[in-house]
Amino acid sequence: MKRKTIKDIAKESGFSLSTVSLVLNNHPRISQATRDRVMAVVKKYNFCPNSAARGLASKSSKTLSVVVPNLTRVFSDIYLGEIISGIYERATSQGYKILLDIATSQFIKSQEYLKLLASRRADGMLFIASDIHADYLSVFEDSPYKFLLVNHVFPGKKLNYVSVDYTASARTAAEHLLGLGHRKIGLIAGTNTFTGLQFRDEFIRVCKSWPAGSAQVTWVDGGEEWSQRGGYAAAAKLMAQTPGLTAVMAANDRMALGAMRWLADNRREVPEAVSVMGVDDIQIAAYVNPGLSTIRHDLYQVGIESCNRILQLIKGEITECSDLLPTSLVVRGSTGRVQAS
Amino acid sequence: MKRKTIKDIAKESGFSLSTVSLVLNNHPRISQATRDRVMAVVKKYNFCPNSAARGLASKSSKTLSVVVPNLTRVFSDIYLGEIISGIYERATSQGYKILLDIATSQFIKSQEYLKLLASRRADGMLFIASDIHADYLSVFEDSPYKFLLVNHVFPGKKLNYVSVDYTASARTAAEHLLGLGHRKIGLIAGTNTFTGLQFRDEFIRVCKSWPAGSAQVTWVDGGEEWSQRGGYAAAAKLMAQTPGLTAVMAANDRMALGAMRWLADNRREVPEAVSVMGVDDIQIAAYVNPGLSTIRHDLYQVGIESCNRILQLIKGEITECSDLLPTSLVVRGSTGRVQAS
DNA sequence: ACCATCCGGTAAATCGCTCGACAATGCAAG
DNA sequence: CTTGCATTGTCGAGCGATTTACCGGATGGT
Repeated sequence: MKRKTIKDIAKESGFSLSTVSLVLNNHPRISQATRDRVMAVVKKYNFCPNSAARGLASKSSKTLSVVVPNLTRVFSDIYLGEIISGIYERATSQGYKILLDIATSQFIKSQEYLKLLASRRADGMLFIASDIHADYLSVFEDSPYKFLLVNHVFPGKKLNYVSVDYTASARTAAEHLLGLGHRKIGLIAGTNTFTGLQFRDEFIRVCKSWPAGSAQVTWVDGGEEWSQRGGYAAAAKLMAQTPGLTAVMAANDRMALGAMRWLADNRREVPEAVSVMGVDDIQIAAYVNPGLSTIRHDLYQVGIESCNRILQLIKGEITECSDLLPTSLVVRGSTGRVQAS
Repeated sequence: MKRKTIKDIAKESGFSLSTVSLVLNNHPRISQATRDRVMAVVKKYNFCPNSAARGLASKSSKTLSVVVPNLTRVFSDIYLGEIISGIYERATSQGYKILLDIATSQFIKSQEYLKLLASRRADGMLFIASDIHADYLSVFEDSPYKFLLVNHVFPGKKLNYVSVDYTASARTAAEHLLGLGHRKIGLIAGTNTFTGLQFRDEFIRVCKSWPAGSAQVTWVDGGEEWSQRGGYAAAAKLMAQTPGLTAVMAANDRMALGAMRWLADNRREVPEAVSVMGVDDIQIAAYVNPGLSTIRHDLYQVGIESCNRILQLIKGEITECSDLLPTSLVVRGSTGRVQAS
């Protein structure tokens, strides 16, 4: 039995091809009576319009490309999970599907990111994978392609983005620690993204220029993957090279958790001896002991908002986008007032 | 500037439309000289054929649908991560793209799983999300649609699958524990999938019929999400209701880790007082202390193999598929010979 | 009774590419 | 000098929808 086409539906329902098409697209032009009679036939055969034909005629694939970083354990990353969930939920509700890609070297080298849009396989691209080396993204400056960086920015390039405000986060975090009296602070930074660099620089700036007395900040790199293991190693390094630290600030919760682990393994009480603070507010942050003070980043919301924006770009409702989403301070047990020594 | 089409390339290169098409598809019909001249023009304009048109004419979308379960933290699941990575790697190397979907109730209710294939948006579907309630999958029995269960089976339904051999795993695990002398074993089972049920039943069967003396098995459900938390609670329940257990077998590593955590929190030495064993061999299993004995499931390989199979189904090289992949025993520190008491 | 408006539906021109059937060309064999 | 057969390239008929311009008839104001 051959697959039914819109033509078969037209014939059987006694209406024209165009009428069926209009019904299928909920065009107001068609009366309810006609609509019902057509839909009856559609139901009867469980007809489903061919998406390639649709895409060809309408010049839109109703598909969004989502590109995630090529981390060894990408999908085990709750950070990405939240964003993708947000994107998925929004995209689906608007009738869009998601084409998944991983930014492997092959993906970059073969310019898949471009071909995906050039071939119209996707109407727009949500890029979660950028780092400071993603220079090839320049092709999207002033291009007709709909492109959006998700939770990243690219200073110096004219690229659309939706991101959490890392600069504001840094400020909030610094102010929290400074307010507790800390003046010797270790920073575990992420340096392979621009947002990570912004965070580091702003954190240091605020510490240096604190009215009640500037603080000394020593920073180390927490590693490419911003992982717990990286945080553990970074904490070790930090404590060794800078005696007298009273607080450790990590650029994300996973590294902060790693740092806390090191402190526990080496018998430094948190927060009595050392305060620890993270960024993101991942679920587990509330469950460790003591609870991890952190800056809440609503990544699900970043996903939602990113999707909203790319959809607006596609529809032409906006032509550019540079959103910074707010963050908030979450105080738990891991940070405390500096002890008089 | 209008987007270039194959026609423009034909005009500029001086060849016919069909020739360009054949070149683009690497058809042997075309000589190298012609090929080169056409490709020069293609390169010049960075031309990329419209995929909708291509799909319409060729009746193939070169796209695979991957459906993942609707867990609260789907993407934080390393289990899925491995499988998806395997699928992605294979699919990409064969020129296929991946369309991601989550098996939400909305997805099920609206029959998206069917529409995806009926509309030819995807050439085939890899379903990682099935549980014992996925009765709606019956539509794929004897249907023309290319459908494959990934790491699941559906006894009683004629559905293609590629899965690890859970029955063999259960046997191997049981034999390991029985061989160490355990005769009172607690089992933390997963009961919302058929593979989970198979594992439980085979494990119990082997224990009961062990030649050297049958063992007593008490089992509890580890919860819908097979999580660490579920394992923790299950261990508590198990130890409370069955005194004298010398071993705890969990249907996956995450639950085993949860059980180990409970045992540590309650001062039972592993493996001296209680042996613990898991299934999967997730990365962290090697890093906990003591290392977790487990049955190795190569999920990345499951992804690779699943993708190979669905591609063969699509090409018509095979018409059905029921692969069971081998597993292997990994002995670490968490299991030991039962102590004389 | 007349013309302007609406309303609901239709005809037909695309959309950009694939692929099977056919044509042209060259060359060895009869 | 035909004929036969590769070898290469071209024609053109779809593929299955969308969408714009058009059309016939009912409505309604004067």
